[in-house]
Amino acid sequence: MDFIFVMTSEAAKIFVDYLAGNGLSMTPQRKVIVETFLETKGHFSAEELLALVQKTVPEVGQATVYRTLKLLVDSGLAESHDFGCGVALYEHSYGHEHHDHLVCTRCQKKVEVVDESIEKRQEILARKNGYVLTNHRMMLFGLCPACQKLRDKEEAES
Amino acid sequence: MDFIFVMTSEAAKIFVDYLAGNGLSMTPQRKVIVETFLETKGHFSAEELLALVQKTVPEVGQATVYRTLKLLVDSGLAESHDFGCGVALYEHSYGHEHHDHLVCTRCQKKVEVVDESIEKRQEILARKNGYVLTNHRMMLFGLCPACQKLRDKEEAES
DNA sequence: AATAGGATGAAAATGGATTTCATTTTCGTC
DNA sequence: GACGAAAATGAAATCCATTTTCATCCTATT
Ligand SMILES: [Zn+2]
Ligand SMILES: [Zn+2]
Ligand SMILES: [Zn+2]
Ligand SMILES: [Zn+2]
Repeated sequence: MDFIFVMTSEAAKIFVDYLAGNGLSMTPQRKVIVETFLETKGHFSAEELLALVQKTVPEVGQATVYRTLKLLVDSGLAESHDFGCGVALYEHSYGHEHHDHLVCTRCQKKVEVVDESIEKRQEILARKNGYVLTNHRMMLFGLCPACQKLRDKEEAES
Repeated sequence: MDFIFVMTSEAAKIFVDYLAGNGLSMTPQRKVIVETFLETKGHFSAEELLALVQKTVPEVGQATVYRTLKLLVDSGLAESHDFGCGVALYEHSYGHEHHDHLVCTRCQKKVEVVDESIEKRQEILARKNGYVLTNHRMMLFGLCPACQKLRDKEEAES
């Protein structure tokens, strides 16, 4: 493998700095994984990322993707979520404000949501119990508009 | 095994009704598992429940505990939570109002919390996006008072 | 180019949870 | 009370996402 290590985006720089700051080195595998990651949108699993990476460099191993995904999370570029579907899903966190998720229980469609007053109340709840809040997870589950229609149609038919 | 099927608590009745309503039968195993479950407090894993059950009836198998725990969840008596510790933890949900959790990231101490205004806002968030909210999960992570002290002490020492 | 510590991929291991399957139980029917 | 279909059980096997192992390869520094 013969790569030129040029990664110019802000996010890429953060990753490079993270590696340098932790005595880790940039490698062809890490480069292609991070580049591929940076091109993704939305929420995806490690397996999905692996498949994308292998379109470019088929010999990258899954263990390396898992390992690099961990580095991405630690460097603050990625965030991992458990939506209850059995696999961890990742998403960008650099340049993405904090948000929570509204998930359709039927088609898995996800909407990113934030409510400042909820965030404030969470702080208050924690403080009231003497805890120092470090982070939180909030996931709202329901039926998306499309799936509501589908369900209504199904009910009408039966 | 020779059991007398007397389960008098409200919760036990709900379970019995759930079984009847679904063409399932009460069995000695289900009985001891449910009784043991009803005696627990707080949050516990399937393995922990299995251990408790086996103190009374050693020959109960783990698969049966997993299976019965699922029935307990379906019947509305139990709730399962993923606190990120690698195993599902269960808790009573009959006679327990809905609540969310504030969890210490160091000692796992859990406080049950509710904030009506957060619950209302969640509804609004969902509706604003056209979703029909069915349920939600909210978990606040932080350091409990005791662990804050411990951490301060450690920092002073180093 | 020598070297030491990292990094990698294939394969094996892990571990919670689920499934399989041969054997029992349950429960309505005779 | 015995019968038989359907359900339930336990032990063991299996699943499956993720992690670990380990022999080999690469990177950065001299
Ligand atoms: Zn939030
Ligand atoms: Zn949907
Ligand atoms: Zn709530
Ligand atoms: Zn604590």
